[in-house]
Amino acid sequence: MVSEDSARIGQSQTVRAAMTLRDMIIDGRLEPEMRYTETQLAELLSMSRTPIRAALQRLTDEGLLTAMPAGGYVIRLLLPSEISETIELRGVLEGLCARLLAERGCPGAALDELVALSAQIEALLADDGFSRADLPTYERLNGRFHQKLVAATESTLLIQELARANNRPFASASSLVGMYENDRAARQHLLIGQDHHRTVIEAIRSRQGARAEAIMREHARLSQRNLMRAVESSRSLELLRGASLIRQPDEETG
Amino acid sequence: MVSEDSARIGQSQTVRAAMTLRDMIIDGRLEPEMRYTETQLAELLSMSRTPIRAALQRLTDEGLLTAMPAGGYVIRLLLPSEISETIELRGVLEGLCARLLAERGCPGAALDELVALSAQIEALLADDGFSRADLPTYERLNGRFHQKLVAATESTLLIQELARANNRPFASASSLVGMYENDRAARQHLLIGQDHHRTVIEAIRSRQGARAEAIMREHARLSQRNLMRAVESSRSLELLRGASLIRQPDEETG
DNA sequence: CGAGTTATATCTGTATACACATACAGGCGT
DNA sequence: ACGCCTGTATGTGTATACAGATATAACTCG
Repeated sequence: MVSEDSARIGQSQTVRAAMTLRDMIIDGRLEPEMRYTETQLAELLSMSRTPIRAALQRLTDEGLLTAMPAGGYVIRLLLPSEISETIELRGVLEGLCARLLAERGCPGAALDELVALSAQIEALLADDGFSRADLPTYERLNGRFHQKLVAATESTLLIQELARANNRPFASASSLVGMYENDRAARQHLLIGQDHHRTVIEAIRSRQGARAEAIMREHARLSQRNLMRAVESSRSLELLRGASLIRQPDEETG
Repeated sequence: MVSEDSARIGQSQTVRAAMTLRDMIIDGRLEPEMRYTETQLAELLSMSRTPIRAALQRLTDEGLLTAMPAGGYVIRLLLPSEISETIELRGVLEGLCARLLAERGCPGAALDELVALSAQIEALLADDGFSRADLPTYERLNGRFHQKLVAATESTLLIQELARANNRPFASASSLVGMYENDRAARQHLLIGQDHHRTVIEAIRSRQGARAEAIMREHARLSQRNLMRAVESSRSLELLRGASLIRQPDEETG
């Protein structure tokens, strides 16, 4: 049951446990509705309970697990409405970042980097040969854009809170890329997102705080729409990492 | 909701450690700028490193401590600007709650409770005999109002995130009560806050999402103003719990 | 006298041991 | 037959032991 540990070497057991368990949960390799004890998981990952315990605490914090009162943990299934809220939360936080940057002024160097990333994304999408094969590149650039936007605030608080929010399943901007049914739909969607990137830079530069905030919120809602569409179509759902964590509202649960 | 030492008995060592350390840090019984090791703190609290370790992890999460790369923890001093951001974050999150309640509709029972709490606060402030002696009562009612507003969303995510945000020093609505220089100033301030309570209920009831959100944000900024005034007056600062955690911007730190 | 090196004292990360709480099952009494 | 009680097994919370890493300080050599 040892997974691709390649990216996990050199880290502490605790970090490795958290990463491995998170992946196992999101990939559906651990069953929802089932109760897992520290002891079980320690044996499963071949390490002692100490790092497992720390990892479980962390994953509970991230909302992936629920601690049972009698002991043990259960994988938390999310209603589509809960996922919406998660993405809404990210939008609100990124909106706060954008507004603060506009109101306080954004350091020139950071703004330049945002412009550069935006230009790279634009170039990628402008290419007529754009296809789903380019999605990983897009995902990387998009992720860096979002990260840079937050980092530009130079606020430890916001950087920390957004990192936490992004760890939640389906929250991060990158987690929803890759589930487009065809190249044209993908490009069309991403072009709209890129317009948000361009306009939020413009808003920040012009000190339009409310506008910058509104744009980042709407940007998150683009992800939201995208995801909700996927939830309703089992075909797209198969492409979505973490789909096993979604609980359909009508599903009866004990 | 017992917040005295009495709440500390019967709990696990881990919880006790977290509570005790948090209090010691906020009350200035542990020196900022000084490096504390797990071992030291374990001996200080007469328990083993295991629960201390978990507590330190938690307090680091709350932004009270910084983990040193070489090991050990240092109490994090906050610039006034960082405290502002903390309160702004709370305002943004509570604003999100209020907006969602307005947009989705707020359960009638919850709305009734908010109205009841608001009325109680109103009655307290309307009394001509109002004085600083009534502040603890106000603090209790105010805290319950805010908590109820969040709980009314029935969103695990928002409840969890706001609980975390409120744990940060100076963030919670209650942490800033009690530092008024005289009865009249206190009452005047609290009356404005109470107007926010009244109007946000009105906005939620009328499904005015943007208004509800704006009111809660402005409500948080009332705390912000209050705090900033205190930071500039050493007299009020003495009344502020956690004042030792504030770092003056001009202060040189080695 | 200064810089590099080594020895030492800590400290963290992890494993393990143990006690107490809790759930479950089987037996006993009614 | 059903319900209660008790014994057992399992799990968590905590303490402790231990190994590897790291800073510090002293010492040696140039």
